[in-house]
Amino acid sequence: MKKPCEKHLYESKAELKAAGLKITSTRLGLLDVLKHAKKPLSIKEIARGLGKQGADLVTLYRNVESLENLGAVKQINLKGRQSYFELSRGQHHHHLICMRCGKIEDIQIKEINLNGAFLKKHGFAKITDHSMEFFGLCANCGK
Amino acid sequence: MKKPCEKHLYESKAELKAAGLKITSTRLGLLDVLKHAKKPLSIKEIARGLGKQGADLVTLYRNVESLENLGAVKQINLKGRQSYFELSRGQHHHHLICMRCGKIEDIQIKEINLNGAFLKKHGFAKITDHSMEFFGLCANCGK
DNA sequence: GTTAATGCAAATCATTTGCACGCAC
DNA sequence: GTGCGTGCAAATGATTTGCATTAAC
Repeated sequence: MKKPCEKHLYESKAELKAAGLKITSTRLGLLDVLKHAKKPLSIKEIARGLGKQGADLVTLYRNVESLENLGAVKQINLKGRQSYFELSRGQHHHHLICMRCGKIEDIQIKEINLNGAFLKKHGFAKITDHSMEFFGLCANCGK
Repeated sequence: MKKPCEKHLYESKAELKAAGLKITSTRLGLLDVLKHAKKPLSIKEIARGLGKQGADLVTLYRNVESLENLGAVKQINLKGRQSYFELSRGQHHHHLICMRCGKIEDIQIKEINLNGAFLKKHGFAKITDHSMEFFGLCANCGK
């Protein structure tokens, strides 16, 4: 059994209480699974990560939603139909996804600056979010 | 009734024949709808765009798939569950999406250069595609 | 005790598949 | 005539909703 990350759990409890969310084992478990993930996870992967603790997929959907509203979790749309989730702690980053094996790498990219004049030209007031993902072949699949 | 774009239809027929695809009215209509679209369209929007000509959604799904393999159409994953499609003619571009009204603007962005050393560091061999979308509020919704 | 969280069943939505028929070539 | 294209029904997969029960505070 993997050891829970105390620091993260503590932070989360504070965050959760502040937001009026209750501390449940499913919620803590979900946060812990994401905390230890090396890449964004689908709902099913999160469920698998919970192991014997288990949880209904519906409950996980509702949890990622409330945690996303709280700003603790970020939803990502890669190619394909399903969504992936990751903790929004840490630095902003993007992803490198292997189209063959599904490997996902986090990468840092200097922010692209869309200045006011640029936005105005396109009839937009402000940018609140963006996605930027790169699809290709990882070293292994590219051989 | 909007007039078909002869130039595009002509190019398409040549492309289609070259690829061994047959010239059907649904296929030509689909291309014409995308040709006149000011933003990427969902399958239902394409169907609506066909007007009285009409077509089964299944047929449209199969058509955008074969046209994507041909390289004539590009599939885009924005936020949300459904996919959007646009002609891949013209310059490579990205999108500005209003989170309130759904307005979509095409924008050009200087390519981000992920060089060989950068990819190697992350264990990737090559990039074959990427997505980069910006979400925010358009001038109207941002008031 | 009040309110949010959970599980289960069922609904919804986008997309895909199977199959028989029809049209393009 | 052959094979791709089409429509309709049905399957699939992800996500959402309704509702009664349970747990957190």
